[in-house]
Amino acid sequence: MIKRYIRAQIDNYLWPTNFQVPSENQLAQKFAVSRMTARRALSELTDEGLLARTQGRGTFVAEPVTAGSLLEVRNIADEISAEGHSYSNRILQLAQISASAKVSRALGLIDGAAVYYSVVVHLDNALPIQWEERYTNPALAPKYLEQNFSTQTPNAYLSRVAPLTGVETTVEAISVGIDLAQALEIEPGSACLQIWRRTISHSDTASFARLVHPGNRYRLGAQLEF
Amino acid sequence: MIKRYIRAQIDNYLWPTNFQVPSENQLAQKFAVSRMTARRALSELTDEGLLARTQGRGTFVAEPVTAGSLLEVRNIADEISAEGHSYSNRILQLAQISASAKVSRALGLIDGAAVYYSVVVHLDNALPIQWEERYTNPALAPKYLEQNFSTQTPNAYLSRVAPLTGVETTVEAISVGIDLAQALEIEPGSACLQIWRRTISHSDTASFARLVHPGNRYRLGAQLEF
DNA sequence: TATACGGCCTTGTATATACAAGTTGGTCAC
DNA sequence: GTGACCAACTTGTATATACAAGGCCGTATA
Repeated sequence: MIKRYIRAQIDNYLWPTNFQVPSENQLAQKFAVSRMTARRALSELTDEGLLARTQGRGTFVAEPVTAGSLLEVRNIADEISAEGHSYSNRILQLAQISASAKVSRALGLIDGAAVYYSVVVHLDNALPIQWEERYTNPALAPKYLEQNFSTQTPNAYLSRVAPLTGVETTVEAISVGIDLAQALEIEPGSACLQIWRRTISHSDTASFARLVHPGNRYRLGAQLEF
Repeated sequence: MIKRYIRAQIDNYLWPTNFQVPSENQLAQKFAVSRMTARRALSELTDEGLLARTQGRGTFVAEPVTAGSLLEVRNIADEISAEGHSYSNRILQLAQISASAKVSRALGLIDGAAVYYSVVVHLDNALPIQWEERYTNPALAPKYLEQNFSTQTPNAYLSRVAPLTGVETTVEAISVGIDLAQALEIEPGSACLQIWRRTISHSDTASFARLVHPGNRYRLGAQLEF
């Protein structure tokens, strides 16, 4: 409830960037809940990157992430539409399977828990542009997705998954600048670099890093598997 | 305290995979804290992927992530040492700067907050293999790092950052399998694919996905910037 | 004018308590 | 034997309360 309220205020531009959000006590009183409940709502929105808080000062609306940001989970359907192209998709597979160790760990489930597994190809002007394999926690799955899995009639696969939040690191091929090329001892503009963006959250430390690899010198050990 | 205890039990193989961790009430009694405090410790370890919990059943030790996993935050120094190579690094820059919008958002700080900024090149047998730009929340910085920034004598840059946890998505160049190549309409073994691994956490949904792009058809809009 | 202090606000942390929701396993009646 | 039911556990959620820690600002004092 509180989260939806705050989201609406921000989405409707009523609370601009750096706007000071009502304090925990004020929100608690306004919504007739305890301060700890209001606090948890603010904390979750902070974890999502919507708010930022400082002890002693208050809670503020965080800087919005611009399109193409590497922290934002990108919605390919929106991006394709935004460029004026036609978006479509092909559902290759829908199944309810028991999660492997890595998947269950990623979703916070115990090993072997039942999860939704889907394989979808996204098309940009009828040209395949993205292959998506997704494992979804059934307890947290959107309703339309649940219907798809129960009826096995995947007519309406939606790429959009509500307000998308999460942490994502990405890769891109860039032309190398001088300083970076010197540091890595490579020819400017030659190598295909791997760039990772990483957010570490831990009770003992928190950092946000960018890592660049010369593609020909570094290779992940894992092959195409989760 | 509780977290350290559980970590130790798991690290020393006293609690194997799928071992049922003591319940919240038992931990609270053992450490003479309230149940909510014990619960918070368990929740944080669950968020880190160390534990998995199910309502009504209990809390269990999660499947360990193998080396090279794409969810584990990789420590390049360990990987180089593990291969028998010599690891070293060059510190190019150490500074305390005010965070940009994206950085502050990633770290949960307000815009313009002071953060540590470091640029380090990691070397494998004296050959540069990784360029690292890192923004660190000062309030959560390790002590050795804090000393580096205060004294400006960066003699001991440690690549290791305590037990590394976090979410990371990675990229790799792979040879394309038949089914994936058919789906994307590309020649097997030809294209350099971009592979993203993504964990979405949100109060309304949670999923773990793998996304594969043909490198020549998809390009991130953002250039080399945070 | 400049500084120090204190009051008042904020977020951060911990506690005790209560009940809801889900799983497990035993007991009892049939 | 089999099914229904219940008690005893687990985690999930919410509340009220208390105090610590840090920022802000006005006031008193030198």
